[in-house]
Amino acid sequence: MNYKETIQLPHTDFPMRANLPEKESEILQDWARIQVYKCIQESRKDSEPYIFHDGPPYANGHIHMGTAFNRILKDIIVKYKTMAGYKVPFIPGWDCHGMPIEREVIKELREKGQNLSNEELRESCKKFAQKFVGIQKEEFTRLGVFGEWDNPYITMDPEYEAKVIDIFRVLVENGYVYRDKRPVHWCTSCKTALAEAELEYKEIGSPSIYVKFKTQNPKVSIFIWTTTPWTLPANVAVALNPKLRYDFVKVGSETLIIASDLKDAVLEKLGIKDYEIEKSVAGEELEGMTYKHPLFDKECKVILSTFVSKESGTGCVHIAPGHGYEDYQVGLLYKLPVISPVDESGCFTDEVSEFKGKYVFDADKHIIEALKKKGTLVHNEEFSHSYPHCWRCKNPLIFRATPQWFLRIDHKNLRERCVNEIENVHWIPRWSKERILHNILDRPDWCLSRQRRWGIPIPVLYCKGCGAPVLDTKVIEQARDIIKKEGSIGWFTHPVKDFIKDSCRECGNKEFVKEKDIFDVWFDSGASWTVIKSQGLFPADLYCEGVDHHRGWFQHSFLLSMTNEEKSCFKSVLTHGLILDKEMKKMSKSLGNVISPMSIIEKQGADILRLYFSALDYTCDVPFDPDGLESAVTAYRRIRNTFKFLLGNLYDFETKLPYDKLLELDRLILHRLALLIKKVKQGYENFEFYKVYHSIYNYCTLDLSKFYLDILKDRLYTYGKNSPGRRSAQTVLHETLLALVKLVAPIIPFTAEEVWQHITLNSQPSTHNSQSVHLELLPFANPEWIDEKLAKDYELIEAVRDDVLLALESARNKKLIGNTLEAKVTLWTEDKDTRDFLQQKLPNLPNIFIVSQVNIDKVPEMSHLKKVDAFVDKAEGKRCERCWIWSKDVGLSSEYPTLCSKCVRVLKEDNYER
RNA sequence: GGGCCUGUAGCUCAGGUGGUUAGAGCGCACGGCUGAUAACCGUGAGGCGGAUGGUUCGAGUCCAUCCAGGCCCA
Repeated sequence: MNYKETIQLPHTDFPMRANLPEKESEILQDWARIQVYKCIQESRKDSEPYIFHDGPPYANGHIHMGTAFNRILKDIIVKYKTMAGYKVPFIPGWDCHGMPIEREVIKELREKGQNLSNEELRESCKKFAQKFVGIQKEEFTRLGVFGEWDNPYITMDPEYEAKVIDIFRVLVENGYVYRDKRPVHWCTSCKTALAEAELEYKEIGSPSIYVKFKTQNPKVSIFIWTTTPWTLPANVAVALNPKLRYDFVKVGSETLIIASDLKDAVLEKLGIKDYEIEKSVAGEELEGMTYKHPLFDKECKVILSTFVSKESGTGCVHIAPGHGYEDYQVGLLYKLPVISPVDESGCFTDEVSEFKGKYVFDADKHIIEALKKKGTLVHNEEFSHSYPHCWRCKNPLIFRATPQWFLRIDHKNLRERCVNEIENVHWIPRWSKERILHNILDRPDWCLSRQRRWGIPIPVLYCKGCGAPVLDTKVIEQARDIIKKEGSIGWFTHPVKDFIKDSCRECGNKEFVKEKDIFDVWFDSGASWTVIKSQGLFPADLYCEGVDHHRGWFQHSFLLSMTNEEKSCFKSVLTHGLILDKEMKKMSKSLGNVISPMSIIEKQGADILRLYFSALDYTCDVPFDPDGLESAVTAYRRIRNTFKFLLGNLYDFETKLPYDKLLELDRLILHRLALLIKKVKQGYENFEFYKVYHSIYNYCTLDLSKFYLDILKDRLYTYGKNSPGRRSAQTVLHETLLALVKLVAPIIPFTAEEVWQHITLNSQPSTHNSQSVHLELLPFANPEWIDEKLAKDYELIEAVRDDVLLALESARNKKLIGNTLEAKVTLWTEDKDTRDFLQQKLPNLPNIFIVSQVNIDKVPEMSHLKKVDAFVDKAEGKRCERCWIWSKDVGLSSEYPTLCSKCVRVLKEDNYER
């Protein structure tokens, strides 16, 4: 007889091979069919809400690894919080305005030779953004991310734009907004400002001049170096580095002040060999020293700044806040005037009568000439360096101060209030608080205006008569209402009279022009909390983005919330590091190290990528390593096979046994399961998903596969189908399965769902009948399962088991045994308590060691090192053909001569027809 | 140059308040099983703890400096 027919081998349709790319698509269809997100919201409609506000990704391309990572983290949180019983509405957003899209669109149109009007350009940008919102929506869905995909917030939607305008209205009402000059990159041929990303750097030759700025004592000069002589008319200060030393170098009858570290290089260039050093002082001692302006009759001061470098020049930097960003920054600290006597085509205005009308680059030689006349020019040569050019017309750019709109950070103690409010926010990880704090403390006023076209217009007007700006809430409200109906294009299409009825307060003129500038995109996205506010869900419980957002979205959202709501828009902020390549280098097209998340998903599946990400401690930057992805595949297989084994052995499970009827080993596993549940929940709660991953994975591998399940096979397969031993095991397998599938669901939602579907099909006694595992609550760590005494007993048993395994391995190497069931194990210890303990557990030990016999007796070789010695010998008796265990009672039954008495009894008492 | 962060086996992670030979899993090598089978089980080899100084009887764990890498700013 073939006794294989008489044992209960695992049986399940759950496939070993996942074939995730295909399976995940099927599950996505299932989810769409049952509208899983809606079902979840419906089932939680009376639950406590957890508001997780989504930071909008930029809609200008396919998602990259970083976006995928961010989305997956957020989704794990959404799914966890949902399963923890909260109502978690998740409204995804997209950031649609801004330079990158505008630039891309202009590039495309230029290639087609088209030159579009403002309206047409904006329409093209809108279509461009819409296209990628659609693409990204699909890609995010494919990752298994749940959310209101039908109802996202989009920063170019009219309603959203109106909200942004309204934020601005409140700022104006409260006096935060002012207008001032600030230097920007300016193209004199296109007559337009350019953004950082529009610059192209090229090598060009510039004049390199060394100039004496005479101090009160005409014999003593501060010695400066510049490559832009035309900026000298706008000079207002000289900056020294407070930490550098400065030498007073006497050359003939004159003295030059030069940084010690640069002195040799400078003097060599000038061919000066005879000199003496009169004295040497620290830069900070020279603060406030006055000097005579190089061209005009006025006095200026020496200031200090750490940006002054000792790498080039003289260590004395000519400062023109109207023509350089660093100059501007340091100028703000010293309250220096921003002088920029250059018009939009790059010609000097009548502020500098001497050079009026001259194009700045042409003016260089005239200025050099003027310096020569004054006798302050020391050296002039051609100098080749990298210089920014316009990406459109390829001409060199200048820095030019232009009027901009600002938000005053210190108005109404805003900065101070922010610093205080930071304390009331939970920053995860902790250092993230330090970072935002420094960013807020150090930041200059927020420049709100951009000289671009694709964005939300700044709703202010200018009087045609006197040029005075009209910053009026009535105008803004009017703009808001029109924009709410027609989108921000309304600002450009409506005539001015639709926005204002009054006449100019300054001059009485009745004609106005509209502002052309648009808002900084951080103003757009920083206003996004209005989306949750309008649904009565303010403030958010959580914001979660990459570290770079301490200067980006976190900060700008926070600022606007503090100005408009007087409190933070988030209760806690979770920061993650960035995804780098295997070598910890940034992924970039130029390095050719970019890996697309979608390529991984197509080949291996979203669950693999999700599992991989979950294993990383993302509080710092993390590498994306394709080899690491392979270990995620391995881990996935282990988890999957664990599920397959659990499902396979529950196909006929009907009756749960009560806890007190369970066998000892089974109760032990419930004890450990309770601990696992606690640990995993704690991991999720702290957003430490790598702890979740490691706990679950180790549980599957160590507690289940290598220990419990291996031991259980005998009981599951060979015991009577309805025997208490088998039902006890199944009861625990069932608990384990239900717990595991839920614990794992936030991380690998597709596989969990697949398992869930098989539970529904195969094991009736489960109490669930919900359509998706994601509707379930996380398992409960039943305190009844905790049994410390049992856990302690098994610590010892497992330690003995380790010794037994070593002895078995050694016997195997001696070819004494192959399968461990061929072994008889003899244990001995001199410790009587331990011996008594083992004696008491003896009936269970063969099973736990997966050997045929265990006895306690003196062993031939005593090690005296181990607490318990294990000795392996060939098992006694014969091998039972059914359960493969060796025993002396094989052959006692005439009916079943090749079976042991246990199997004989099983065959006689149980019915094996399937 | 400034602010913040990171650096334990090839990889992902453990290592309360400093204390005996630094732990897991994966990977690797070797072996077993053939009733989880493109699965499962066992054994083994891998770490000068980024570097150097210091505090201490004693440091991966505390301090300083440096090196490497990242983000943001300049």
